[in-house]
Amino acid sequence: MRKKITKRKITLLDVAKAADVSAITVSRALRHPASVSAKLRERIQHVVDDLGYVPDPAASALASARTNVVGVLIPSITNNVFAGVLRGIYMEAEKAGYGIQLGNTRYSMLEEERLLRVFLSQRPAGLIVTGIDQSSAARTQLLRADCPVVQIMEIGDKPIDMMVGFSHRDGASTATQHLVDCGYTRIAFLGARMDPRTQRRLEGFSQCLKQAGLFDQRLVVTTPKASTVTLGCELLSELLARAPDADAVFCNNDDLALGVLFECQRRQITVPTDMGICGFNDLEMMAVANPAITSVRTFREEMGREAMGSLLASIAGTVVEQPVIDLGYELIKRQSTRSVK
Amino acid sequence: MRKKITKRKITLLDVAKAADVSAITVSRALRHPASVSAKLRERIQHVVDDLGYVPDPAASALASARTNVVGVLIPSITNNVFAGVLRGIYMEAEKAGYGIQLGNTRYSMLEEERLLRVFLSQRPAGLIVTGIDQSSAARTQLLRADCPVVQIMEIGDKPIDMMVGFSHRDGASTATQHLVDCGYTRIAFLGARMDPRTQRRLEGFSQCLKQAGLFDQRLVVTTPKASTVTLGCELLSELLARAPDADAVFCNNDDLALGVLFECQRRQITVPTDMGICGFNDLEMMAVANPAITSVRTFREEMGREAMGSLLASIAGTVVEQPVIDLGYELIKRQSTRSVK
DNA sequence: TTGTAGGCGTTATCAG
DNA sequence: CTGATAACGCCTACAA
Repeated sequence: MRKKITKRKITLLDVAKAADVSAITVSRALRHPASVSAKLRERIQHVVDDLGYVPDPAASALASARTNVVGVLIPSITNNVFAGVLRGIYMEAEKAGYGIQLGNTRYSMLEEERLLRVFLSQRPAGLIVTGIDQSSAARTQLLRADCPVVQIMEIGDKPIDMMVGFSHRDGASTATQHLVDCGYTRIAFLGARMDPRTQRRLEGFSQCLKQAGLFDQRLVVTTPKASTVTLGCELLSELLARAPDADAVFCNNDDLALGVLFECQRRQITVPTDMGICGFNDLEMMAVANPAITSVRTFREEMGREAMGSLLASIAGTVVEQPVIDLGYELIKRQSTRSVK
Repeated sequence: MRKKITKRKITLLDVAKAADVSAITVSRALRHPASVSAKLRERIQHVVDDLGYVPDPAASALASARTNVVGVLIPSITNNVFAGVLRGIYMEAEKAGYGIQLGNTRYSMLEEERLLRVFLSQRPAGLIVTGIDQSSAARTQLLRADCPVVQIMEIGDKPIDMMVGFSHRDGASTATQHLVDCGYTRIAFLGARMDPRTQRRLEGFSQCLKQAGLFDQRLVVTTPKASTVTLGCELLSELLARAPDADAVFCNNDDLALGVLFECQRRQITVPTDMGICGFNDLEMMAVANPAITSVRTFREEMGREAMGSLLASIAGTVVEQPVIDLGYELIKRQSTRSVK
């Protein structure tokens, strides 16, 4: 059931006529109030309200070759982690009057490339992309893009433009070292999805354990499946089938960690005595589980805010003094890991 | 750090010249391939690829007064429930080549109104809004809108255009009746946020218990705070302080339910014997908790898909035979509620 | 099936 | 500080 509209749209020209000025003056009064005399400004504003004039963004985009839309590319919309980031992004965008066009790459570089092409054709004011592993074609597109670009979630060398994130490798390494410090010796890694950030967490894990002389490849259990609590249960089962003597797990993320806890409960494995558990991201629920779960806290909402903030500053022409922002992480020790010896 | 682009953009006219046809023919070849002879179509496609022509959506929008963007308004981006819905929406949108502009109303009718104005000014191809409780100003805007509109999450009388959802009242009523059937007699309601859908769940709860002669206002514990697992713990504590004899809780959603379970574990309250727990939405983790939690399953991804599907059909001019789609719900009985007597 | 003319609503440019 | 004029790139008519 579609409705049709008959009355003609109110344009800048209508306002101009009613206010007895030229169209461009109205345009200016609306965009740069300071560049118009107070008297006119007021009169124009009055007419605008009166007529209910609403600017046409398409016309504006065509004439000025720019929009007030920021494109955001994330690999998943169901993943909790990105919800937090998006929240931060929206908060800042809203304040500044920018719209968000969200694209879901589904962890596919090709899809990212495709979306980038689509987004770029819309002349976005800026672009936020996830991670630092764009395909070379995507990277080229971004480097050529006529707008600022922020890479989020991670930091690394060779930023395309700006970056806001933290080192997943270091975060994982810190968490793993904690497990070592607690006295666990058969420490496992449980990983789902195995996207680039998860891979780097695995690197940090491996490196740390190798240094401690505790690394055992059989204790690394991964799957390309998307991570869920249920999958955490399954991965623990797989681990125990392979290595019944495992005494701690570092989980790729908190969903898995919670699943591991549930599975331990079912199998009467005592946490943290017989099994230590550490998650990643520190979702809110970690603090209230029984036992509460140790995790690596990441600053997701802040990441979104900082990313959008940097982007807006750059759009405004400000020279961004700090193109790479490291937000760090924080190990939150709880009851799911033994107290440090 | 912004880059500048010097080379002129490739336009329809460039392609037309290179292919030795008129601009409109190129336009048609791209939009309605069938309306152009095979020969030309091929030649044009070749030149397009060759020159790397990309259509300008702003120009297209201005000339045709329509875009291929669908506006989506949801009350929260961190709420798990909407992630599922969005997923469905994106799946369908992608297939059809439509973009999504997402707006976050933050459970505020005023914000919804504001966003609606912004979105509408962009000439969206369609609109998806959450719930059936728009302000009258918003409703008027939507009724006047020159595009199809789908209301999601709920169903009710007087659809603006189309609706895809289910009855929260009935879902809650079914769940509550289950608790009654299990033999619980001091059944409580725990509710966070108290948005319209939660309110209707509370209605279903109250109605059911009144019929059973078991309703007690003191067993209704609500808060305007956003729902979290932690809040579930707190609400249970509040409930028990008020009514130590409560023997079951119907939770507004699964986050709360999980929190209640955790808190019961801490207080050594045996579930389901001494306390029955029922959630709402049936998030994936409900099935693997200990004990597994009874919940009302809702079909969120399907809701998104159906909504977008109806919208696209309507955009395409198809007469939508079923403007209101009830996706229903399903009570999933698990170990957190006693077996029915 | 293909082409011609004109305009969509706004902004950049250059005068005054 | 204000205004006239010409784009911006494409699409809707209508015509051939």
